[in-house]
Amino acid sequence: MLNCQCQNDDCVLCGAMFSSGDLGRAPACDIRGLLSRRRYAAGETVFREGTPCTQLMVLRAGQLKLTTMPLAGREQILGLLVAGQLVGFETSDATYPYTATALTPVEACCVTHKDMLRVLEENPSVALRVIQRFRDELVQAQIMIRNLGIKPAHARVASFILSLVPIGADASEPFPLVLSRLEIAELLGLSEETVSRVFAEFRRNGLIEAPHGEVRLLDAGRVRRLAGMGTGEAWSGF
Amino acid sequence: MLNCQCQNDDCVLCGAMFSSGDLGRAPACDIRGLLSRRRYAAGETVFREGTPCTQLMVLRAGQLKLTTMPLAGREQILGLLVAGQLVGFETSDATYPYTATALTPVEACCVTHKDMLRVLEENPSVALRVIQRFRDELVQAQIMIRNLGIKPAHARVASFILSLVPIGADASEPFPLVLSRLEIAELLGLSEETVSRVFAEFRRNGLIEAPHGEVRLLDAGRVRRLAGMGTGEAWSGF
DNA sequence: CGTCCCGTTGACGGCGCTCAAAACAGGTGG
DNA sequence: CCACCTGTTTTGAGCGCCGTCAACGGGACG
Repeated sequence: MLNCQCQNDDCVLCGAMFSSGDLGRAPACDIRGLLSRRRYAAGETVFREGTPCTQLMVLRAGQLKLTTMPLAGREQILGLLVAGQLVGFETSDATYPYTATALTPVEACCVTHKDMLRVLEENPSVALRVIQRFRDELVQAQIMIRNLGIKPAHARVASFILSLVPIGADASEPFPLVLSRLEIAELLGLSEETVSRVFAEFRRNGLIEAPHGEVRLLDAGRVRRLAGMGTGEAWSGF
Repeated sequence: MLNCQCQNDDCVLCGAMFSSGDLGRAPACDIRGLLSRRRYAAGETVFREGTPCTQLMVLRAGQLKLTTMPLAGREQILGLLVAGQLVGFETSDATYPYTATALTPVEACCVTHKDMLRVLEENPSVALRVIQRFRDELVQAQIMIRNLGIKPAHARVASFILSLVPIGADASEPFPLVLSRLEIAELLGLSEETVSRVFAEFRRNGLIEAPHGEVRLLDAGRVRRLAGMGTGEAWSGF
């Protein structure tokens, strides 16, 4: 993240979200006064489903999970968000359609919807980037629909694991796994035990190693085949 | 749909998509030359998953279904689109991420991505409306994720039926059902037979009537309760 | 050392998928 | 009008996947 032209690295809308630098000096700085900065600890609830919602947030650092509880007792994760993404802007009525929880320590900047609308009206290039963000999130959501709709447990877990490997990274290198079994289950629409069983089976068959908080692909080819298609599709915002 | 200020009802971007009328004369007319009009018969494939994609379409009339085939042999419907919605703009690589098929005779207008980007840059209010469209679609997608992730077959079918009743309509009036059992199954992530069985069960229990291409709610309260929550959530773009 | 939380493993039952066939509707040609 | 064919819907029988319930092990922490 480069400093933006207004020389203020507090300015999310140029520093974090719109870092490409083709944004003019004036529009970027218009926003500065409208922002408020917030921090949340890991595990903290940022906002709750059904709560009134007037602000949108831009994630600066950390990871958020968005969850919902359509049936009493069981949660479903709608998606995971990483730095740079928008939260709380997709609601047209006045309440959040999901609960947001910090997975890691989180830093975010908040703007009211009203101010944001004004900024969007006056800054087409900002609007373009917001559109891009929504496109990306919609594609992620559609991938989740794809997977939840058809794939059996093995394939879901395989897809999920593949979605974790950092782009451009060596596929045989171990990579971190921040989610608990329960959270993976909520993301994949499975039960905690089923996720655990599938992980165990993958380990038994020499597909992966999974020591405490990490995963490592031993046979990427077979995992990919299990996932349903050659290409590893992402499960979420990761 | 009112005529737009440029007096040309061929102009989708003011006539169909941006009909609120607060769009200036000039920006609306900028677009006219960039549009091409297309028609598709019911059942016709508009474009196929994986095909190169350089245009975006605005639905003027009819209904589209978006499908994908993550596993050989089984399709999953990602969503249904009605007049006014955008198709083919959410891909950032050069291929369609899903197949689009006309459910009814369809009329659409096409613009190339390149032209559309230029229009968006120059017309903030157009960009705002596009953002609104994406927000809506994202919310729809999240509702589908919710339902696919957790709800059992009864609840999915109940939610689906509720999503069909036109807003503001008398809940006891019959309403049309254009989708086949198979298509409903693909939308709900179920098998054709299961959908048929649930419909039969609902009929036996006096919840609905379902004569050929129609549905009628006999006990809306119980259907709503079955759907999982008091409020009937939409399953798709309907 | 006790407690709590997370992950793992086993047993069991049920929901929903698969396979198969029959009932039904619609269209076409005789 | 009827026989025929095709595609859709319905219904049945069987079973496999996965969710539920329960018990156990291990690491973190007070």
